[in-house]
Amino acid sequence: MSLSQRKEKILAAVVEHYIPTGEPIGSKALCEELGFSSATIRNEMSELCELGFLEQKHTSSGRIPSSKGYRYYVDNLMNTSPLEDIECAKLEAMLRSGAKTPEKIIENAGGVLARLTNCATVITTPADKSASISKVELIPATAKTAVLVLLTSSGIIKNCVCRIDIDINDNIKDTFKKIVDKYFIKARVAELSEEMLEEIISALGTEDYAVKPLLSALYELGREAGESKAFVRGEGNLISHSDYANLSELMEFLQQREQLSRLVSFEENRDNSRMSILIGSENYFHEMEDSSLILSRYAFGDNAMGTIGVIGPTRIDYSRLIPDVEYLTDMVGRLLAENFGDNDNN
Amino acid sequence: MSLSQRKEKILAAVVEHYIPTGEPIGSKALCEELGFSSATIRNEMSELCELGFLEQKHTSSGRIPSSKGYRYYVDNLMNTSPLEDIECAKLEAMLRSGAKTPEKIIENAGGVLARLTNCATVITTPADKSASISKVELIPATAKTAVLVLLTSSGIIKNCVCRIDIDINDNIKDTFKKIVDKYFIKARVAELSEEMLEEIISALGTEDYAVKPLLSALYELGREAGESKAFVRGEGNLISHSDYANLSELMEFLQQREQLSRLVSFEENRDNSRMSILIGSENYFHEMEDSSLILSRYAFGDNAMGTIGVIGPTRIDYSRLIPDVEYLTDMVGRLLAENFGDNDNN
DNA sequence: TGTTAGCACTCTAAACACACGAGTGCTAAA
DNA sequence: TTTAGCACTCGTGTGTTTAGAGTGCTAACA
Repeated sequence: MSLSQRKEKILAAVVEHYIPTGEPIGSKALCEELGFSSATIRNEMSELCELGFLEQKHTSSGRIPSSKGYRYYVDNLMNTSPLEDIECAKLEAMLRSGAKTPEKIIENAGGVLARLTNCATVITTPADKSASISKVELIPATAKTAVLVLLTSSGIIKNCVCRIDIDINDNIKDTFKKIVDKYFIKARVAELSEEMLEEIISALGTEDYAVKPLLSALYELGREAGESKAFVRGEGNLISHSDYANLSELMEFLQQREQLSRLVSFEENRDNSRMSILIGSENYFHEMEDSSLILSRYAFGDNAMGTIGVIGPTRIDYSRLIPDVEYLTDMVGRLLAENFGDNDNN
Repeated sequence: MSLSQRKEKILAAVVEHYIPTGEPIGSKALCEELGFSSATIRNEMSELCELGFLEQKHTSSGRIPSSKGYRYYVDNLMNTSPLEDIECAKLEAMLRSGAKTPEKIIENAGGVLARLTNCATVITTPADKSASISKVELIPATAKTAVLVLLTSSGIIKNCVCRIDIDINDNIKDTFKKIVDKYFIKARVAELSEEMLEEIISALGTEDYAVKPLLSALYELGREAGESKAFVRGEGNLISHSDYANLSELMEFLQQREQLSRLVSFEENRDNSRMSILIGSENYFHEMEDSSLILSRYAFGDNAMGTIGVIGPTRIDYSRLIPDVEYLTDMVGRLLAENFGDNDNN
């Protein structure tokens, strides 16, 4: 649906007034801004209300944008400007600082974005179903404990500490290595199964039985490596936004990560463009109906991707946040490629 | 300072009424509960006010406990009961699930405690200044990238991914191993210095120069291993507590972790008992003056320790939360010892 | 036919007065 | 030393009023 130019101007003006101030705006104020008489604007606004682009809290209040109104604004009317160079440099520094592991870079990015936007953020680690185990290393730590390190073809690293019942001798190491080479190396993480593990374990001889905890741990690591994990950061930021009627409901929603994960991965699959924006009632859960979600995908290796996004009230500054999120995911993708990319010829 | 028995009874009754309800209580209600006449109670309460144990919001309101009042209650009047067995089992399961790395167990515990108490939690990873580097492993991942794993004597594991400019050949590995053995193995993490790193690097021959990124990364890992890190979880829980006048100030305080870290590590050093409780104005920062902090230490290895704690409004159920925190730190300590302890003869 | 001025109407928010009740401090009696 | 009684304080809740912002509708105008 397309609106007349005048309606578009009015809608844009309403949105751009409401976003920074949080106050409804009436015909009189718009009249000064746009040059049409207040009566004309009243007529137009009344129609915009009927069409569902604007709302009013009560008969004699000014108008505010509806979810549909924001949507039209974001799709057709909004001007975004790229980030300032200084900003970019600052962000890049924050992203580079400290993190030296793909997961940590990603997690850290969530915190950075939360600070930048003063909103909550959601970050999912990449799930690469086609990834396979490329390397497994056993590093003895004390006599009976060892660190297990697993690398996947897509560049994910997982480690854990594992204790076994007897001293880790060469025999144990050998047995473990043989089993790893035979069953785990090159195996797709998505295809690791409980049954396979059981089978391997049940085939162990009595003197080899001590490696069982190592195999269980390795299996767990493989599973983890194939799963996407969602983090939420900066929930606390939301309290500074006065828009939320009952924030605690939203908080609870954010706390139990599963539904949010589903929402994010559903969007990943639904829309294969880089960004997706869900405004107010467009979110699939009623807990999110007063919120907007700006999601953006980053690439990880050749096949995997993850999502970074912002959660805030519907009344957020889309024109600022969208480039913010975009830049950040971009930067994360670049950092990942630069540090951990397969491509060795740069 | 010690109070008369009757004053103690009154103080306890005020606290125990205020904590669950959040409502001030007057002489009349207490009269019914305690059996003394309302006038007697009024006199006593008036004195308790003068002594600083009680407060009133305005002349004709009931009394509420002051920080000092809570303190007296916690120290002298409170009854705590240990956790139910079912609760314990549930918590243990939650703590055991997933985490297979010291850091992850600790971090996870913060989340578990946040859910359990419906408060924010703070967790610090152990800082063991006396820890030394016990093992360094270089695991090639792709031709030019490798995973670096570092273990310390106290059981901390750190890893990162590192890219160098040339292919990781045997020469590189050798050079790296020699330098590691000579300068890093057995070195105390607290004594790693920028100068030492510079020195090692400047002594590199041209053909060995490619290991520089590996050494820098290793240095970073060592530094990290010696530093305590603070996490905050469950900030969002705080909004469900109606006590806070301006929560955003507190949220901001919790977001910038440094001050909170300082507070926690200061307490670690000030008081060598297992728990410390800071109530309202006893906290050193004005952002925390409406909050209480219940901290408890867990042991990590022989020399290191970390802290787990709860942050909530002063009006929290001390008699429940104190055993909660205590049990949780206990459990974390036990889990760490069980899985990663040096002690191999159990 | 589209635009505008004017007017009556609606609704909210703020200001005010008022009564109620919870709670106090003080005094005097038990 | 404790208690009963009483006058006083103060916050909360309620009802009323008023000002103002904004609307919809109608009629006039270009």
